[in-house]
Amino acid sequence: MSPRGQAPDTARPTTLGRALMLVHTGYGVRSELTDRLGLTRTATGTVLRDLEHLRLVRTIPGPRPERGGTGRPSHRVEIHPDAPVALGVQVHYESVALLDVGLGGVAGQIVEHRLPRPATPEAVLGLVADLVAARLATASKRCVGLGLALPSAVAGNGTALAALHLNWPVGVPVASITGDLLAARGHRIPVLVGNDANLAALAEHRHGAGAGASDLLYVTTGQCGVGGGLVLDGRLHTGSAGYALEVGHIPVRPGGRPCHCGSLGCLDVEADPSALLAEAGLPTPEPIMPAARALVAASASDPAARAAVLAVTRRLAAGLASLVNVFNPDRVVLGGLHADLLAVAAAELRDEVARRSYLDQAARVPIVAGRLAQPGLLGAAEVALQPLLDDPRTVLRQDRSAHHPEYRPQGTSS
Amino acid sequence: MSPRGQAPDTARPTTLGRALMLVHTGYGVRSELTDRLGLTRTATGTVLRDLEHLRLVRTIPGPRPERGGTGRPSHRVEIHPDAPVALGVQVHYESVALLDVGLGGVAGQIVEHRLPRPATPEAVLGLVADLVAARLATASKRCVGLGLALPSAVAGNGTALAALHLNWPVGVPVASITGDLLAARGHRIPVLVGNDANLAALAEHRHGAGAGASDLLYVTTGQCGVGGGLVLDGRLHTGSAGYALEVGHIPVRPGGRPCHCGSLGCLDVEADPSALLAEAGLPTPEPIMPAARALVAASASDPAARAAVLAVTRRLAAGLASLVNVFNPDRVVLGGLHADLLAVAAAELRDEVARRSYLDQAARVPIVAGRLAQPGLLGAAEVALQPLLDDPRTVLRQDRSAHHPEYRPQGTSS
DNA sequence: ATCCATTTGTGAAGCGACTGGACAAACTCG
DNA sequence: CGAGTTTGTCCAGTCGCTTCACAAATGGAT
Repeated sequence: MSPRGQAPDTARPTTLGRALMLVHTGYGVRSELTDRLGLTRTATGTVLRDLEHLRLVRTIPGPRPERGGTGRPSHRVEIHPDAPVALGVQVHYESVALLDVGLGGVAGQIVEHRLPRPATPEAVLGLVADLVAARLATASKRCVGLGLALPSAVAGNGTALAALHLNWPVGVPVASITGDLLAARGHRIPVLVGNDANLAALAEHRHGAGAGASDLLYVTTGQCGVGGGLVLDGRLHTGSAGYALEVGHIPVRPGGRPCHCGSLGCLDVEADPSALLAEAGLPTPEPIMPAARALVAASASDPAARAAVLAVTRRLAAGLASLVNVFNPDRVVLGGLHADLLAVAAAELRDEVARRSYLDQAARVPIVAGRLAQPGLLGAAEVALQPLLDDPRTVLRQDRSAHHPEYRPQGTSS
Repeated sequence: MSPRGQAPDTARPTTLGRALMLVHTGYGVRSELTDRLGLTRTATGTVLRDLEHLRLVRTIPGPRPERGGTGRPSHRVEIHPDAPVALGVQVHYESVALLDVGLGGVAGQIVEHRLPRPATPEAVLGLVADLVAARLATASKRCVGLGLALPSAVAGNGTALAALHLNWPVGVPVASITGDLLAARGHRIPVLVGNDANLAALAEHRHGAGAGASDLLYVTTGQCGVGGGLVLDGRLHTGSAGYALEVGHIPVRPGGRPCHCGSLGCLDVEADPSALLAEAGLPTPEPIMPAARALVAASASDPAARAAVLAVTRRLAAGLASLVNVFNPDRVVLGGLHADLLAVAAAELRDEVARRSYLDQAARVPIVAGRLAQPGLLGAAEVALQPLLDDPRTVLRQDRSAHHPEYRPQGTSS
């Protein structure tokens, strides 16, 4: 049960895992790894040798292209080309996207497919299983798991709690259904499910605009509604039941639009694409995002569009201020349409958040746009990679023993 | 720098510390310690032997008073009578309270003193230093630190960011000032400062109604304004700058009372004692709490009082629902006057929170009253004990060397 | 009372992760 | 070219934990 020589109270990463995580998140200089791990050079050496034996990492002793300091140059460490990958899947309102992501965040080709209609759980997850199976059949690298990003609150056990906009019933056990469908197609891989905004937050923290933040708040809006995520100490904060950061129902406009939750003026209905279009007096087409983006772009010249953008930006700012006052993040990353709003109304957004912040310190929180094209997909893959990043040895041992029962990965002593 | 044979990345408790924490929080059966630590009986044995040598713990092999199961009965483990204590100080609006708290949460006698007028930082902290020095001079047990609970947001370095109601300027370096004042009186102990509601949350988690919760949300109101705290995985979440859980400015009533933050209808001005009295059309006396408590008590028979209580309860519920939706706690503990409201209007409060909760799961969060008489005071002592609970060996080693003249206490941390 | 099943504490041996010291390797700078 | 600096590796420990074996302490069945 317990790994070995380690206390297993809170599942926390092995040193091997921490080292792999550092390489995964872009630290490629060996001496830097030594510093960040807080180990001696000797210990870092054995850790890297182990990771190399596991074919997760390789070190290049060759000289670095350009360096400043004196002394012997440090080796470069990079993800091994044979290292396993994870699959990320995102269920949107109209489509399903699939992407294979390796350690280091290197992504393959996105496959996208329209949602079947009606988009029942069975139909959607059947499609997901088909796409995944097809990808696995042709994959050259081992796949350690599947991550699934849903536009819904998701419980810790992989159950969709409120995929309202997909018209799913409450409590669809997505993880187990998908696992069964994959098993029926001959693939047995772990399936992890999460809220898309949560997962996007994780991805931005690992590989994007949130890198290095210790308390990262992420807020985004996609098709409809507003989602959020919080990354604390490098771990996604999902709350006790998995529905943390359901930020859509923060009141941001007294007497505003009615929300399906029963209140008026929730963030969900005041700062999403349809709210922006409505503010400009425009109809809401399908799909909605291009129209909303066009409106934001038009705001550079069109005063009416500008007014709508500013109105929505103000309400977004009110919601952000509430969250900043409560979470005290050291960085705020905006995704989806909110990143577009930030691009055209950064000053207004930051001023309004600062004005509504309780403390001077809160007013100085950096608010930046996300840097990733597909943060939800990447985050989904990221959670599938998580066990590997926590404890590479155990994951690979299990993985190998499925194929070669007698295989024994060599320990440190030769 | 690093302890020894352990990775020092995120400061996390030693196994010795984890064991001490368990005894500290009331686990007194040795076999239970073995289970909770996730260690073998052998390892638990050596850990306890070490703690015993440090005179932090003692084990009583004698038979337990009453047991059910078969087999050899397990030893009892309890805090050693010689174990060190910590001092907790709480600055209220009209008084300062001081309490010495030992491991296990055993508290001594509270000393209370009226605030000097004007209550400048120098005057207040001078009084604190006098009280602490007097207590240290007569103390029989070693004191590992002083915790200071303030009605203000507090930065990680022990600086009061917004002691508005004390009329303090922004940015009083409370920890360092108090440390210097104590040093001038011949006492060199670490001083840690925190927000009173934050610290109360920690105390309720360790020794009160929040015990065992993995994601504990605490909300309270004292003299004026509403405070909160969040305990995640047994650690106080203070945010990156220390002002997390400033919950007072969540909007709970569109068009409500004006708040000093500039908005209308903030939780701070809608769910504190003066809001309750105002709702009932009563004046706000000094001190305010007895009057507010009397009003809550009167609500059993007086319809007008009842109406005021229900109005404030509804607004509190609105704030709680917002917080529950974003934090997804597995328990909510109410302190101060909010606990009184819960006592007389539990059904109404819970129903309203459930109604405003986004998810069914959120609606089922247990909402309970705090159990501690002086949670802020206890929590202050708790953070002063924290280094001991994280790494008993190092703290006691430093403590021994404190008799050497060149010892320098750290200002603060966490 | 006696034996048995069960649970708990303890000693011996060993392993894995890490440290510290010593040394060789690789680079910059003068 | 050598001096100074930084880096990787070998060797001998240490520390925290495990496994195995056994003794101690109970309740229950006989």
